[in-house]
Amino acid sequence: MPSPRRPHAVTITDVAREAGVAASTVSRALTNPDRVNVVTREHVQQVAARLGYRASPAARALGTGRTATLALVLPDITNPYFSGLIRGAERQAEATGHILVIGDSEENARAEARMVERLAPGVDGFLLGSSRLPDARILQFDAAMPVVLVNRRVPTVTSVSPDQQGGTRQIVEHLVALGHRRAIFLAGPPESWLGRQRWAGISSAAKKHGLKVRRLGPYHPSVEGGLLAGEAALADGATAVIAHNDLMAIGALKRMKARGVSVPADVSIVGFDDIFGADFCDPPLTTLSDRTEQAGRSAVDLLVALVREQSRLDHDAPADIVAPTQLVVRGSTGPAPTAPPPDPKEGDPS
Amino acid sequence: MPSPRRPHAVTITDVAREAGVAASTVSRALTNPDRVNVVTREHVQQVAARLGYRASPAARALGTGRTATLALVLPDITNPYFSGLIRGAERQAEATGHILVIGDSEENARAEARMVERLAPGVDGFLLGSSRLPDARILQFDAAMPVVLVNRRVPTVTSVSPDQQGGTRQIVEHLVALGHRRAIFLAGPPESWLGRQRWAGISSAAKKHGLKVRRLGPYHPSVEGGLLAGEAALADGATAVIAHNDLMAIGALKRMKARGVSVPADVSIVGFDDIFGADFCDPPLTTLSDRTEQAGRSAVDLLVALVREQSRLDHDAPADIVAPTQLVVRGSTGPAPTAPPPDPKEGDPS
DNA sequence: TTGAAAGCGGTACCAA
DNA sequence: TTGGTACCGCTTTCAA
Repeated sequence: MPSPRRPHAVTITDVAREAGVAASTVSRALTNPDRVNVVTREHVQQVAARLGYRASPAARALGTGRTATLALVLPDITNPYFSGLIRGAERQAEATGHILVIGDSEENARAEARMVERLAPGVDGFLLGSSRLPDARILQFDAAMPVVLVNRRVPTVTSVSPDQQGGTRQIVEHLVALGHRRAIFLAGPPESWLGRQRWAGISSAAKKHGLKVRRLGPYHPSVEGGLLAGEAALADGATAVIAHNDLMAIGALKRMKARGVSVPADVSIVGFDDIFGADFCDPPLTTLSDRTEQAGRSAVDLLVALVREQSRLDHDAPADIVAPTQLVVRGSTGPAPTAPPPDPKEGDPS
Repeated sequence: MPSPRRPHAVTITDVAREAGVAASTVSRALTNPDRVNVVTREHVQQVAARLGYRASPAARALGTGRTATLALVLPDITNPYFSGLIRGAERQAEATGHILVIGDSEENARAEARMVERLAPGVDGFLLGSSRLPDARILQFDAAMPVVLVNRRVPTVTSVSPDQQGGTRQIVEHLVALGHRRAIFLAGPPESWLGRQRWAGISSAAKKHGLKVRRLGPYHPSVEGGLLAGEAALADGATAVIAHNDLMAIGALKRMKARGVSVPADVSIVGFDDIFGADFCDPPLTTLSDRTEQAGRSAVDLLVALVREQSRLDHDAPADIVAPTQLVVRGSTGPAPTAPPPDPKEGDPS
């Protein structure tokens, strides 16, 4: 009667027996090829290949303390903005011989912390994308294990983030050049560092250019949140709306359309992220673009370096990559109307 | 001089010492609580909690042969169609105490097979989404380990797939009701089982309703592929276009617009999947919708059951869930024009 | 350059 | 109900 245990297919011992050498020699031949005689090495490698030997990651991890696994935790896996990040991270993880596990925190700091703690024993390090955690918690995690932040900066923690200062300046200058004098910023979650950067950058650039900007929110950073936010923006009467992200911008756009407000004739709308769909919504969205796939790759490289450093003892100064951003001007922004936008029509806001 | 090895934080032995019991008792108290005296159990659990004990997944996996990890392999992580699947799978994996690792095969059967082989030693089973592998290879994998297919059916292999027969019938009836007599099907990759089902369903329903359908392709199942496909469709002169998926449908839509062909006045377009963006492109897309998040959840449940069965010895008959689909009618379909569509304008097809 | 043996942190069996 | 112990598969000393 067979045991319920699923045995690891071909073990190092099988290879050793078949090759007529000790298990330790097989181990060396496969992972430290230069510490083994050429003839032995090739013989062992051949036997291993013939038997279809695959090392057991669990056994290796138990021995070395390394799992060759990286975790990527995000607030919302389904936000298309993160697709590029996921793909970039996955590709680079594969390229560096790592496995990528993924976690969704559902925009929730508690859930994010739980996720990190749950995953921690099984991974070598964390990629925290758009983390909703407070700085203190991040510093705590960073002290305990390798962490790379994406879309967030915390002093002393390695990170990759898009240049929001330059980006928001581009947005403000674009709107000012079109003659806008008053704008609305539709805020996302207060826990969003990127959101806070965006508001700070916009406020400061706006002051410099004499643009008045009011902030509304917070709203959920989704199309649904944008629907609500769009309603509020209409009530305010500004001629330009800057949304926390494209999801919200698209929601606002929908609401404007439902209300009979013309974009960009009556109101201009700007988003952030240049997500899938931003170029084919109606009108196409003017938005601040960044290279998320590249960010994912860089972040993995940094994380892998951190994991390596951890085992040596020379720690480099933490890296902070600030990636360039670019304003993509499309149809949702236009010259400011000379008269204030019309009152929204009565009717079901769907 | 400290060793380069990162030691597992708090081990079962630490807890045992602190609690004044044997390691095996700690193990039981934590994983088989009913096989331990209430007092001992609670004492141990308390000590474990106080010390912040977390079991080492590697050690557990080595002992039990179970990793509590599931793999999800997809042809294209960035296709928004898969977002729901990823989220559903991730949530249900978490709910059942599993970790989800993710792999992208980039629409490539070889890469998919490599990915499965690479991941296999570290996971308990596979979720293969829209697999591009030949049946034989899938059967081979299925014989070696627990596998659940999503968006694919292969005899004897457990699967979850959307009802394409009913779905394609809905599409054809919709077009026929609008007066269309000739349609084009823009095919995706020949490796796509879903694509083959779609073509089969459409052909058969079309025959029944006297609709003539020609198939063009294959095309890459992306917006870029749709751009090309749209061009070819224009040359054909049919009044309705059914695209392999929404990505292609959106590409075709873009091309029509660039060519000055009006949708749906001149040509109607139908897609599959109802992805993010299908409701706000211009015009919004008529498309066949399925519940991907639910599919992800069901698939994980089935996989977890398979993993459990594997260690018992009673294998149930493989389950085949066929999930309902629903045609969402939006602005991209309309009455067939009485005259054939105008010749496309000359000009740069961008 | 190679082999033998001692862990790594759990689980599970066998006795007590 | 508990403790002792033999693994699980691989890496890594330490000797030979």
